[in-house]
Amino acid sequence: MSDMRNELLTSAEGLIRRRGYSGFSYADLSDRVGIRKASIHYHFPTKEGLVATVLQTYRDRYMGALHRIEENFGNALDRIDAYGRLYLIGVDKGLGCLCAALSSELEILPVDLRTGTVAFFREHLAWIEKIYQVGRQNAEVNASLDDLQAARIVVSSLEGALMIERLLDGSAGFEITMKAIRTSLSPPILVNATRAG
Amino acid sequence: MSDMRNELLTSAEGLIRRRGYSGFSYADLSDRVGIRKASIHYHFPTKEGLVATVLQTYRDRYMGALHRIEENFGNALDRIDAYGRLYLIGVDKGLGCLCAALSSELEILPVDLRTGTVAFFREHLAWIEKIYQVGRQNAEVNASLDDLQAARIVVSSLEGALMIERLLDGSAGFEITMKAIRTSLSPPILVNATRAG
DNA sequence: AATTATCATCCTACTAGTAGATAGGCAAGC
DNA sequence: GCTTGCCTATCTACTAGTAGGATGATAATT
Repeated sequence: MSDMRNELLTSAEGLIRRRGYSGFSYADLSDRVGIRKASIHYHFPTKEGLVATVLQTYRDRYMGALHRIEENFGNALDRIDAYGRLYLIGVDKGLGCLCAALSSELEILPVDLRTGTVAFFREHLAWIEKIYQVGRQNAEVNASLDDLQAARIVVSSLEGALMIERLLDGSAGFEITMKAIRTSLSPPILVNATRAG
Repeated sequence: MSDMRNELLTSAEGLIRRRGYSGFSYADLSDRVGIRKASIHYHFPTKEGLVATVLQTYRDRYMGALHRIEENFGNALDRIDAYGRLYLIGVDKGLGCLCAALSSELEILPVDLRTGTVAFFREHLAWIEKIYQVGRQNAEVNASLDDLQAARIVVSSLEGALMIERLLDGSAGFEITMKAIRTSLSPPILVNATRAG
């Protein structure tokens, strides 16, 4: 892959994450990478194709990161914490989630971008479900949440927090949500397992 | 306020929540309300002004709903549940959150829309914080989360879930997140308050 | 080694279509 | 007779995308 092609992909990703799909143009891209609009069409004939490639790259990068988290962390809560810090990078750079940006324009989104976005979220949910399941077997997590619930609240709240804190309080705000997630997923503090009823 | 003006506001809100700010045009609006593009400019001279009005209406409607929830529900968890069901309406109708759509285009968003979006989220966070504080005083909620944390995880996860489940599993998926929130905010099940250390 | 052909990458110049917005006119109602 | 609410026609700026040519590096041929 040529340098220019990669530069285009990187620049396009940033633009979409800051402006949305309809909100960026080949002219914007041209300003940033330093070649003419028509030359961009040489590398990516259509905008849809360009963004489809951006999306695939984004998914691959995340899947790689998830794999590395599993290698580097053993505890379920630490793994989920590390997962949350992936989003934090976006907050710091002022970048929203690519798939959040795409989903905001759902109705006018080309089908392949839609299916790619769906796949992104399913990949993430499935991963958290797996992590939580292992965590439950090791008694590392709050068992009053099942795997589906845990995955849902983790991905949802991190996606939501990334969107909100980019507008409000940045990483400081984001970390409040991260702390709340960890507290919610932690096993209840040392209990005599007494139960009502 | 004339009927046409309200029709335009309603139609514009729907379009933004399904297509984003850059993703909808006066031509789209014209198709839906049945008057010409130029006539829309009579009611709303600029797109920015139109959307600013849409946003204010949206905020007002939500604030009214929050007020009604306080009147109709006494328990903190029931109030937060009712709050979550406001989002659920969007999931059912295939509509994302207006402010989520706007925030996806942050970098190219006119300033007044940005400040309105910020205000929306601050209003919601402040409301949940208040509800949770009262709930804590009445021992209705999980005290291991403070008000800021509770508000953050509620608003973030509901915003995230609305975005995600519109793509994935609709209201069925959304309710998993809602259940997870309620579990997380509930006081830990009957405990002897034994503590380590 | 010199020459030729091929290919990758960029360019200028252009298309048709759409964006938000304006000018000025027409009809109905108070 | 002025205001309200719509119209047609038009404007400029921008959209994604195309046509065809210039450049320069590499490969193939002589």
